[in-house]
Amino acid sequence: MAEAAAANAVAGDSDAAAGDRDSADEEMDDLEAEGDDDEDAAAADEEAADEQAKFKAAFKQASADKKKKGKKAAAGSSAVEGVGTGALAAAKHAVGVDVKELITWKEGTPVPYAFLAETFETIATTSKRLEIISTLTSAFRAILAGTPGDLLPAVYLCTNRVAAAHAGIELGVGDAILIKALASATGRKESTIKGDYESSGDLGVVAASCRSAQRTLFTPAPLTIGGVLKTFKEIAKASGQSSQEKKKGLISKLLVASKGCEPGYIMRSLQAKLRIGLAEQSVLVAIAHAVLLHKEGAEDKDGKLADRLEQASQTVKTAYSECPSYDMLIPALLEHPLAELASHVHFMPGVPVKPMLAKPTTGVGEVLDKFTGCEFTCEYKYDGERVQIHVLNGGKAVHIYSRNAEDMTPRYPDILARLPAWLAPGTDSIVIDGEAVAWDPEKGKILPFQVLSTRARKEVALADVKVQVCVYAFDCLYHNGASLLHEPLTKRRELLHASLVEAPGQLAQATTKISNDVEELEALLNEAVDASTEGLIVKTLGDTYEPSRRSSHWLKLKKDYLAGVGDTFDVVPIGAFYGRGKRAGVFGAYLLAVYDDEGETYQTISKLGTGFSEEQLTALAESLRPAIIAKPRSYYKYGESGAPDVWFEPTQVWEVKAADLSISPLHQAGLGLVEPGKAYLYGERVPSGACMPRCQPIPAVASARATPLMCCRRFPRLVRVREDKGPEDATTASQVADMYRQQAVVTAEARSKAKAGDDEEM
DNA sequence: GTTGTCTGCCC
DNA sequence: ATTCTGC
DNA sequence: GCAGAATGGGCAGACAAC
Repeated sequence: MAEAAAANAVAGDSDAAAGDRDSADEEMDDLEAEGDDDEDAAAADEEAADEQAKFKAAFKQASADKKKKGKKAAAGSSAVEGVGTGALAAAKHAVGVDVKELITWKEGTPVPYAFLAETFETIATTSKRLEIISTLTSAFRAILAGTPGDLLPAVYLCTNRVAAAHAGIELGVGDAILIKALASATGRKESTIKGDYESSGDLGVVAASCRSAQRTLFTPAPLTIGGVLKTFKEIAKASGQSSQEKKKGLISKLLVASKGCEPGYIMRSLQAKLRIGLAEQSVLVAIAHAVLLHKEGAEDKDGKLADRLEQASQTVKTAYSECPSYDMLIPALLEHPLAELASHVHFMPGVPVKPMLAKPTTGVGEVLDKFTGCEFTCEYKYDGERVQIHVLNGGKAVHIYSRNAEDMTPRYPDILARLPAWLAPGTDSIVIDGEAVAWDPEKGKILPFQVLSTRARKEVALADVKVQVCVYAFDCLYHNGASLLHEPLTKRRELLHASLVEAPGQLAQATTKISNDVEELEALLNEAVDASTEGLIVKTLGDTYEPSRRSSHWLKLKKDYLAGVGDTFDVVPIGAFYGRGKRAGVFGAYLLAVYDDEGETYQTISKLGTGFSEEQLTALAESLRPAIIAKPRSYYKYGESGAPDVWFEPTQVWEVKAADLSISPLHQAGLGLVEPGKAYLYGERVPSGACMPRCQPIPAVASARATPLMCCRRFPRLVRVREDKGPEDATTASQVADMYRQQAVVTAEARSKAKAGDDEEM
């Protein structure tokens, strides 16, 4: 019944929804109550048990709940499919809905949070995107008709944000605080909650069951959308001493005031994972549809409503990717006609555009296939940090944004200082897309990503910059007052080259070559790798910049993508971590080890959480469960803080692919196999344990580490299970050490520096 | 002060 | 980052 | 092909605990 109420809340039966809410609470009383020490096990009410099953099923084990889901979906779904009619199908329900009937609150008053939570609950019952969008569209329309001022906070709650990415406002809330807050809100032990989290894989489910099992002494005032967002903002604002306590208190207060399905979504919102198949792109479409239908009514008078809906969602998506700020988007939509949106919300220096992304490819052949008949160009893919540099007033005002639109300006005082000198005469304003790469000024060489990552993140004085960077520019999005997003790459690149003056070791144009020959491309890929880059980005020359799209106009070609090429290791799973969300009930990740034949130990090398199909995930969990042991074997070498939830006997061997090896503070592969002095790229361990400077500047990679060399790997993923190998046939520690020594970039650096280090030590 | 844990954000 | 999956 | 949801290593910074 709870579910029916939730579904009806949006489907139009608002009275039923409101009326049933209390009884729904009661029915959910024994959700997961079994085994809880602080509650009597209520008599099993069959209906409630069914509800529980459905509720859990909606978030768990897709295979197990398919039947139920099918039934639920069938109850209220349009069966309309097909690409061309997508927009209309998505809005079909929304179109047929009498919005007035959805408004469960007094018009003009704050929208109850329950309205949004129930909308989420409805969305959670389906995986059909069109249905998700239509449900959300109806909810937004109701808000627009009832209390339009609440659309903005509702959108924030749907996208798990409190402010635009570039505003630098973070919640500062993670699982640990949430568990504490839930404990304090419900009077349960943290350990109980942790246990429930491990078994259900969802803090939202844990919160919902705790709260509904709780006898409430008085009825708190209902939460509102605006109120919840306001509290989220307060949580974000809290800083300084006892700020954690304050955050905990605020979350706890929200939980205490929440009922029904609210606590679950409060928890998930704070985790920034709604996990109902709804995220930014769908929210944008729903916004567009809701605004259109709100403004011009929901009747398809001319038979062209579908076109207009589709166009509206394109308009809104474009506006948002050019200017990713709901604070700007939503008011503009409310105040101006849709047709004028682009003139109010568009790319402008000072606000980061969503960067264009590249699509992975599996080889040169695929690249040539995709680009037959197009002119294209290859660029080195530098291994650093994406930077979008906004320059105004000839360099007097500069902002630097990350790939995810975070404001990184304080991190790069060196770029700010140097920038005016990079501007060619006549360049007043420009937006540069590029990669900031760690740079060794002595040797004039690129340094690995791990070095870059040691740079300070907060405001740093120019003189305190420890790691030099070189910016490799590869695109130009804005030039002297004009957006170039809609210009072809050829033109953007011409302007880029014309507007910047290279400065050795500080600013360079990305290396670019044009070729359409298989062998030449392969040679280029090798050159790129030899030049300390990750590979190539291949781009069509005639296409425009497509913010936020991983379009096939840019393809990335990395050595480790290539089938049969790149480093694969044969490793042994010696432990595992309980899965969360859709991986609840199986292991979500595994702890992997290599075999040290000298010491007859297993040394951890990395975790692994991707590359398996759902089927495989289930099968692996089944096959490894019998191998579970109570304690790690004495011959397992692992980092204490990386201990898994369960340990295994060494039984299987998996082939795992990864990008490269790095020095790890945690993992143990190759422990002691590379001499201490050679273990560090940029520092030298001395007997006292301090990390001595070797050259200036010195990023103290691994400075605080107790052990010489421990390797781990970037981007590990499963290739296959090796049925043909036993654990002792796994890759050995010494092989790992060899591979570490041979890594192109690192080797050169490590060898020369280590040699120098040896000399000095003597 | 130092150390350890948590979080966010790079990849 | 990589990968898988439903639509 | 898109959008969403699983998951990786590892760094600095902010706090809390010692």
